[in-house]
Amino acid sequence: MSTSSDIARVEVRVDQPLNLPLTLESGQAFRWHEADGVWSGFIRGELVTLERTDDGLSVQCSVPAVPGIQDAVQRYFRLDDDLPAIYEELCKDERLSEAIHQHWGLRILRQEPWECLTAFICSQNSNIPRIAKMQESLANDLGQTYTLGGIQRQGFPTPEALASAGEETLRTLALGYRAKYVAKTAEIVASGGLDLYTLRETSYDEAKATLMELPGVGAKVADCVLLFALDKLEAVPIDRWVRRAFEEWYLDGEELPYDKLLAWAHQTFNPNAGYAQQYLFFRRRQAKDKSLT
DNA sequence: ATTTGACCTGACTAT
DNA sequence: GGGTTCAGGTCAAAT
Repeated sequence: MSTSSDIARVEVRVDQPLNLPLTLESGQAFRWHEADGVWSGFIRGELVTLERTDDGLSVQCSVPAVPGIQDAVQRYFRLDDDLPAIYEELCKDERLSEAIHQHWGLRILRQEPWECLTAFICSQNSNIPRIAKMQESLANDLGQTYTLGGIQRQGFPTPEALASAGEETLRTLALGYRAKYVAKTAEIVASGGLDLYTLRETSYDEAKATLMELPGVGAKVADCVLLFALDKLEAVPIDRWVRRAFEEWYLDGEELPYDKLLAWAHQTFNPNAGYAQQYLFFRRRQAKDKSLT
């Protein structure tokens, strides 16, 4: 039973644009819960709550986690990215200017690689509510319990936990055919066959090739993990929406394979291609019912 | 080298 | 309730 003395509150100053609900529900991360303006979720494996304040974020966490929590929050929201400068550069493009003004304060997150990898293996042929449901099922059945004040949540399961659960168990958690991919990838990571954190230090191309050796990881899933967890802002996950945005808005309807689109995006938007992708994704998605061109 | 179809299941939207 | 559905793809087999 935890008491209030187990909890610390830390203020994190935010001088950058940050739309908290938009960022946490943007389909990068799938395990943030909101109640009365308080968000609960995990940062660096610790259960925390977040609230937006006038000049930043008010963070609650358990006392043993306090050292470094400020730094962890800043890193999670990539507050070291100078978003106004990125906006200024990207706003030279008319579509991006629209997208940015509509979704001001949407940030790219720096997530934990293992959870992010699992989430996007599960994302294929699925939709955001369902991905969230799968992630929650995995945590509820196979994760460790954390409490913070009156909040109780399960942490995301380790590679070891998912590997020992096995494909059949994962199928009972409604992962469908993705169960095999998650189980096999978990085995590889748990057995030390791949250290995801070292991929932060390697080049985009090398890290991507390594990820794509994993079962269930193709170019798109790899780019998601590279962008949302592995510090590769040149990664451009090209899903249905981003593909439509590129082809309809920039390429006169021409259809191109993934790698051609990626090369075009790099040429057009680097060094901020990842941010460009994130804003165009939202802009195109929003336009789906309005027949905007 | 490119194209095609199977794949699990829940959400969604229009009959 | 169902469905020539659709959903932030991947893989292996067949051109």
